[in-house]
Amino acid sequence: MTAPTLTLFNSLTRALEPFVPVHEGEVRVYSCGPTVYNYPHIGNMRAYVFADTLGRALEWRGYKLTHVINITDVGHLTDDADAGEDKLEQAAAKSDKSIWDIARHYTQAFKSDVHALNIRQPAEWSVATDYIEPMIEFAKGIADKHCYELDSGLYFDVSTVADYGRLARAVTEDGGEGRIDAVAGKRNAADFAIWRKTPAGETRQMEWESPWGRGAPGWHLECSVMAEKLLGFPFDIHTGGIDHREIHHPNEIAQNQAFCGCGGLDEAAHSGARIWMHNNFLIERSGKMSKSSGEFLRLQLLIDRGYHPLAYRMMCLQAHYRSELEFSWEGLGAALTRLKRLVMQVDKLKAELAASKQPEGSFPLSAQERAMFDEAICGDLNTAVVLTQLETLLAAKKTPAAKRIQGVRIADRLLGLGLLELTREDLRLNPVAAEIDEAGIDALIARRQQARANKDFSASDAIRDELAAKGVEVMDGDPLGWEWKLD
RNA sequence: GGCCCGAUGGCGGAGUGGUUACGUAGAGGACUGCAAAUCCUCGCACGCCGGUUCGAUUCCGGCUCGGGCCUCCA
Repeated sequence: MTAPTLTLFNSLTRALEPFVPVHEGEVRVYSCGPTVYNYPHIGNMRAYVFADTLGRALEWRGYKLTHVINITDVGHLTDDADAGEDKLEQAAAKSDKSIWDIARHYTQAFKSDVHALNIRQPAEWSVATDYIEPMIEFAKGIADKHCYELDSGLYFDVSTVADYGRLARAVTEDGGEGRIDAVAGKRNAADFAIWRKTPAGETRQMEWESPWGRGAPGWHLECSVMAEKLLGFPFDIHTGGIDHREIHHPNEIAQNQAFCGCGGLDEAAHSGARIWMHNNFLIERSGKMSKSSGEFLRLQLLIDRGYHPLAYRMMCLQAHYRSELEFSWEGLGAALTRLKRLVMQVDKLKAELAASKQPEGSFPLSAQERAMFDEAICGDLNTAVVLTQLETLLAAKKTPAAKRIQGVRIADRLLGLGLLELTREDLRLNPVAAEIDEAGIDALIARRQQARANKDFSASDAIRDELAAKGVEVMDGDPLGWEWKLD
């Protein structure tokens, strides 16, 4: 049986395409990373769960993976593409910390979420401010033919490249969009800043000298430059959130076309990457995943409420990355329950395997059994089906334990839930609002067991009610003994 | 206003031209002092109107509703 072809959805062609690496046996992936001016919300993190899934699928298919995620610590504006303030400068102005401290703090916060979600470390975290010189070099290379200078900075003329905006499927130029032209002198509404000059008389915390004056690079420039420096053009896959499909990535592509010195998009080299992939949003019906709306959903909030971060990963994995995913606490709870039951089944399986005294190698998985997972993941990363296949295999009690455990290994390589290490205790997080701690719970449970031994059921029931009132569910027939009842 | 996407059971969410995953919730049973947890079993859906077809949830058109983007956002 031949392995199925790995098929991925390319946003550039809006079609499923068989994956063919640029370099035999290896794959180079660039993922747009966070702008570190605030904590990431859980919707942001979906992009990295997705990129991680992609990486896992590629490695599962035997490719050597080089993955780069950038950290944007400069250049990302709050507002209109060119008139807004730099997000980091703005955050710094509101606090007594330096811009560098802020970037460091939120980079750390992001990495800690990455870790909690079992997202594997990329080969490189590239930091934008480490690449200022190469950015200036890149800009110099394209300035003559593709850019023009205004008082506010160096701008890219999108009419100098062919097919501008093809990724976004944007209407080409008709000016009737009624948008505000914030920067006087721009040749095309879609033109964007390559270099932003510091206004005369002002000083920014982050600024550098350049042929176009003191200032900072435009946001789009950094991704082109870091991708080119670290992966080379063309590289295989560029990922990001679906919002980047409209502005950021078309601009990146335009820069790459200019850099390659070619007009069109016909060859992969011209857009920088061969495949552009975008994950859809996590949405919340009550509003948005918006950081500007006060308290937003970040991973720590889920943890504080007693939901394990991997329940969120499970939630992402249950849906296809290209579908919008609806967030609700109920849905998160459903994912947590599913994860818990999976962990219990794997526990049982491990015990069964130990009792059977059969080494795993004694029952290799058949090609057909492997294909269950292979076909699912190769069909544009269908993790929802991988999960279902895993559950089907676990439920097949006639299949030897030695075999089923291999299925768990394969599935978990793809899913990254840590099913073979995770325990139910790990999943039982104490909500910060809990009115009782574990020692208190243990003491009450001990008293309850005593009462039960004495057949004093009214006393034991009273204790159970007391615990229930504090959000604790007693489970006598379960080795774990009790669980938090989350809302 | 322009561009684009979606509509599947209580909720979430796969997939398919003909036997409609799966999870969670719910129901029944086993277990339990009673529960809970666990295990077993079982309901429950393809927005509306046309068209193509022997047959459409799946393809096409229209409608309604919802969402996204056009300004920063994964």
